Amino acid sequence: MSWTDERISKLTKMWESGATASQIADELGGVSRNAVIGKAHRLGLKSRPSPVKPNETPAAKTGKAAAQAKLAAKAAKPKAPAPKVVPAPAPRPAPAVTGAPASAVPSQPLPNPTPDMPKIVSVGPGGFLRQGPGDQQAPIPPAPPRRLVPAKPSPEIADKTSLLDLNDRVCRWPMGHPGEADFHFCGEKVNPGFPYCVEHCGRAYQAQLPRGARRPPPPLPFGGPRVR
DNA sequence: CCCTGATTCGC
DNA sequence: GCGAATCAGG
Repeated sequence: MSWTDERISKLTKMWESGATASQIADELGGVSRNAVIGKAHRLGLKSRPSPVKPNETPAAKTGKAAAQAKLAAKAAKPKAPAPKVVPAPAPRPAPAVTGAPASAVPSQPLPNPTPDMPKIVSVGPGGFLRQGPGDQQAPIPPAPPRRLVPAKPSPEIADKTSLLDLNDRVCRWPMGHPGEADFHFCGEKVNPGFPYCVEHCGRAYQAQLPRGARRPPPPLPFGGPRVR
């Protein structure tokens, strides 16, 4: 498969709305999870809560250095029995501090102690940003000139009834599977007194038939094997 | 072991 | 540019 505009677009949207690389991969089909990640990075979509440490910059690494050496060794295995490897490539030039102490940073009168901290923000299934209680909002002095609009979470679930849209009047029948980018709920007007619309009440509630006259139950919204 | 994303590197 | 292989954390 090739990366057509449509596929790239879908990848981008799903990635930005928080779908995992695996979900994106099998949603697109014909590509592996790695392909999706690779493409995402090439598109500049990078940076998402990654398991791997953003560890040290250079040098002072045992594990990674070993891993890299391993790769390098594997790559250069066929030849080069063991050329003179320079073990210490002089990692750090050692910051030659002359007179000014490095701790003093005079040219920063900012009262804000955390100017550009990485600030961990997780993305919910719908693409909304989760915030901790402590970080209501970054101290943004310039007041937004325009009024805030309820920000559509993502194009994937636009016009769909999300979990947050559920109330006593709309049908709660799940459409699709939880975790999928377009998972949503039926959202039809409910059959009064029931949590589902008329159609889905028919699926949720089966008339109790006499023994022996039972019909095989219809597929449940959950529990059944995922069909693709 | 399963999952996750990041990175590397041969193609 | 692509993606398998590999790594590392959860």
